[in-house]
Amino acid sequence: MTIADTAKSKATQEGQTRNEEIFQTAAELMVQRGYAGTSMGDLAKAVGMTKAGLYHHISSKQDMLLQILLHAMEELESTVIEPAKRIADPEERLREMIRLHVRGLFDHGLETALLFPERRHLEPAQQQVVGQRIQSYRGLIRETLRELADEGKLQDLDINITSSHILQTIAGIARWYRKDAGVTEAQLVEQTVNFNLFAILKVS
Amino acid sequence: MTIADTAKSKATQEGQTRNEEIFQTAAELMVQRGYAGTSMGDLAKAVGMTKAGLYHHISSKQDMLLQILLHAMEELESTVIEPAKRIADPEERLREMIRLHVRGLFDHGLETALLFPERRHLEPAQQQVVGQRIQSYRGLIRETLRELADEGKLQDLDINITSSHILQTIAGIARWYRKDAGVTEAQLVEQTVNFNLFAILKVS
DNA sequence: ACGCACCTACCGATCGGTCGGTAGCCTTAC
DNA sequence: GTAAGGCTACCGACCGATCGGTAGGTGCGT
Repeated sequence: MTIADTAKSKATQEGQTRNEEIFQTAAELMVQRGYAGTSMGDLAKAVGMTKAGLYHHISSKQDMLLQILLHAMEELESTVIEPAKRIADPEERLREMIRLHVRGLFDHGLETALLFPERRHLEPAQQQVVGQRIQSYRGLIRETLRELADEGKLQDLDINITSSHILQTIAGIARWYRKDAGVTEAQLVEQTVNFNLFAILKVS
Repeated sequence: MTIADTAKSKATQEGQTRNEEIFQTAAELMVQRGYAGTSMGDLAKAVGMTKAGLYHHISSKQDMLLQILLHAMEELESTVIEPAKRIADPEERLREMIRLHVRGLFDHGLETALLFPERRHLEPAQQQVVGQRIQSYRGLIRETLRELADEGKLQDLDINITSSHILQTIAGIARWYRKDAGVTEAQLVEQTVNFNLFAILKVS
C-alpha cells in the first residue's frame, strides 16, 4: 500500500461501499415516502444497522439529502447533458437527450430526480446550488428548442412552457411506471421520444 | 329553521365555513410540504387556532387527508370529467378535457391533485377507493384515445403510455408553475392543449 | 340552561441526534 | 511470533424536542 492508494476498498456483496449502500437506500426510501416521511430509524433498519451506527457514516439527515441531490445531478450531467452537448444538430440532440434521460431512469438511478422538490428542506444557500444546476439543464432544452425554431422546425409553441412539458413527461415516468405492467423499457423510451417530438416538430 | 335547513351557515370573511377553511388550508400546506411534513400544530397556527381547537373540527390527520382527496376527486369529476363525457367527438372531447383541467388548476383548487400520491398514508381500503376513482379518469382518456385511433386520427403511439404522458403534462403544471413568471393563465391553457394535440394527432 | 367553538395543559410515542463504549482487524515494535 | 496500540465500524442507552391526539374546562350566543 502506497500513498497513491487512497481508494476505500471495503465492499459489500455487490461491490458497493457501505456509504454508497446507505445513500442509495436512503434515496429509494425517500422517493417512496418523501424526506419528512422517512425516519433515520427506518433507514438504519433498512441497511441493517442501528441509528447510532448509521450516524457513524453520515453527518445529518439534511446533509444526506444534499449529497443525494448533488449525486443525482452529477449522474444526470454525465449521462445525459454532456453526451447531448456534443451533438450539433438540435433535432438529433433533443431526441438523444430524451432517449438518454429515459434510459437513465432504469440504468442509473435517475428516478432520484423526483427528490429535487425536497430541496426545500435544505438551507437556502444549498437550495440555490441545487436549483442552479437544475436550471442549467432546463437551459439546454430551451436553447435546443430555440435552435429548432431558428431552423423553422418548431411548432407554434412557447419555448419556456414547452421545455417544462417535455421535462414533465420524462420525470413523470418515474411517478407512474411500475415494471409489473406490460410495458417494456425499450417501448417506453421510444414512445416518450416520439410523443415529445410529434408535439414540437413541424411537419415537413 | 326547518329540518330542510341542513346547511352549516357559519361563514368567515370570504363566505367560507370554518371547516372549509381548515380543509383548504391543510390542502395548501400539504401540497407545499407533503403530508408527513405538515404538522397539525402548523395547520392549527395557519388557521389561527390551537391544536386542540383544530381537533374540535376534524377527527384525525389521516381522515383529513382522505376528505381532501375525495373532495379533490369530486371537483375533478364535476368540472372536468362530467362536462367532457357529454362531448361526442373524441378530438373535441380530449381538447376540452385538457382545457378544463388546466383551467381548474387556477379556478378550482385542482392542484390538490398533487396530493394523490400521498394516499399511501391511508388505510389500504381507503387507498383503493381513491385509487379506483383516479383510474376511472385515466380510463376516460384511454377510451378517448382509442376512439381517435379508430377514426385513424391517432399517431403511432401506445395508448397506455400516451395517456400517462398527457396527464403528466397537465398535473406537472402545478409543480413548476409560479405565477410571478411572465406566463399568463390563458397562454398556459392554450399551450398545453396544443402541445398534447400536436403530439397525438396525425397530420391530415 | 344548553351546546358550540375554542382554550390550557398534558399524554405516550417518535423524531433527529449523541454519548461512551467495544469487538475485530491492521500495523508496528520487539 | 506476539503483544501493544490504534482505527474502523458498529452498538445500547439516552437526550431534548416535537409528533398526533386528548381531557377537562371556559366563554358566549341562543
